[in-house]
Amino acid sequence: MRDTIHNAILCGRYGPGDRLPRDADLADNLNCARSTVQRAMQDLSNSGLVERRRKGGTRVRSEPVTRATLNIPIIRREVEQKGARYGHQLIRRSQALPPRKVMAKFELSTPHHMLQVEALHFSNGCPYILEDRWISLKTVPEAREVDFTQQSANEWLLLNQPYSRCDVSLFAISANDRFADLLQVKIGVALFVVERTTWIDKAPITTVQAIATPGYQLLTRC
Amino acid sequence: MRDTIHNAILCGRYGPGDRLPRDADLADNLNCARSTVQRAMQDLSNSGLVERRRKGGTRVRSEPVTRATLNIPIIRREVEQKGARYGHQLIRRSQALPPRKVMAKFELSTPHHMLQVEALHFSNGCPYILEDRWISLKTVPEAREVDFTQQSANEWLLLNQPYSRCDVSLFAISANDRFADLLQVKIGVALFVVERTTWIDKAPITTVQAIATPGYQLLTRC
DNA sequence: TAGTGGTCTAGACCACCGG
DNA sequence: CGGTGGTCTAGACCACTAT
Repeated sequence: MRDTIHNAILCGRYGPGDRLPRDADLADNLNCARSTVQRAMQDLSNSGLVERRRKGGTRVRSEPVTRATLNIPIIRREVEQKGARYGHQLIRRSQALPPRKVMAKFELSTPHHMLQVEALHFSNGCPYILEDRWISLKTVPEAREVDFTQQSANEWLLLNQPYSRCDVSLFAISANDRFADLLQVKIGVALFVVERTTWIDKAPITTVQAIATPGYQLLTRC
Repeated sequence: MRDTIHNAILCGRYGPGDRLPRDADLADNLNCARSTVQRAMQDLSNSGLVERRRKGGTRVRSEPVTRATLNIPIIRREVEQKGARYGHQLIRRSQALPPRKVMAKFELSTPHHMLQVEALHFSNGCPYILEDRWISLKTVPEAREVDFTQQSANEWLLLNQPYSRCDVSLFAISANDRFADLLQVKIGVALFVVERTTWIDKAPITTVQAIATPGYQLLTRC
């Protein structure tokens, strides 16, 4: 039934901006319950095809968007899944008040102590991803007791700390001296960067820059 | 109620791999209808926190994934939304059999004629994104009649051609001579690339490399 | 095959927001 | 204010799959 409704809309030749019938009418026409239409429309709304507003009704989006879903896995798993040998090395683990840049990412106004952790992930012994992370000790005091030499912060957090909000930013940068040195590439080489910040109920958990060596690709399918 | 359930699970201290009670039991404990639990769990499943299987029950994912939803808009809209002036220039429009690389992206074994379209998108007169695209004339014969000088292929396709599958790949490259020249940047500069391939029912529609000028960021929130 | 989630129904009430 | 979508209920039946 849900698929019937999806097809009815997709092939119904509604143009961008057109208003669809109200759920109740669609339910009548298609001979099904309103809650069924509601579910189907909710799906279409989630996938970005349609926009719904109380009283305003349901409209076909006039500005279609491509919604791609990224899977950002535990780095160790990612490496091992490719059949490579995973390694990881802690570069720094220190406690400090975060710089303004980190505060901004967390949308915080009053600073508190955080843990800064830098680490290198290896694939078959070669540098793979450089991770520069800040962890809020107010939200995750348990992190104080973990040394992150055996298990990476990436893995420990993903396995132990649920989150309710996550911002991601993707971009490219040229390798500076430090990145070039750590990742064993030439200065100026193009590097792919994933920046991720997570919260649990508005409380900041962690923000991380993951800088990948050349050749890294992030894939999705939808 | 749905939020109550979400919180109950998030704070319920279930570890990765743990099995949750069946929907029916949760409904009893939380004093609500099973369909309410079902909806809440469906959400958690969609967001990647939990895995559900008939007869197998609901488990907290042992390999948690960060699901980030990218919005890939029409480039003109993106530029205009920033308050900038949009421009666009067709660089090439030719018909040919696609190279192996393009065939591979489409997962095709037998070649057929396609349209190759290259174009530059401008923001306030400055190069913004370089687009290198192949369009299947078998699937989209209408493209033969469009010259893409007034409306970019990016916009024409998004507005006219629905798709049912979309692969996206994200990575960084260093500007070669040609990219540097077209985008007016120095050779070797880091460029952010979005590669997108779309199908309608297994029939290839288009594959495109969108190469962005330095400073470009792709953002998500979930 | 039995236990679990997936979908649907028919109805109710609520929350938002446009005219 | 009234019309629309958002959420919930209590129940039914179906579809998958682990045991």
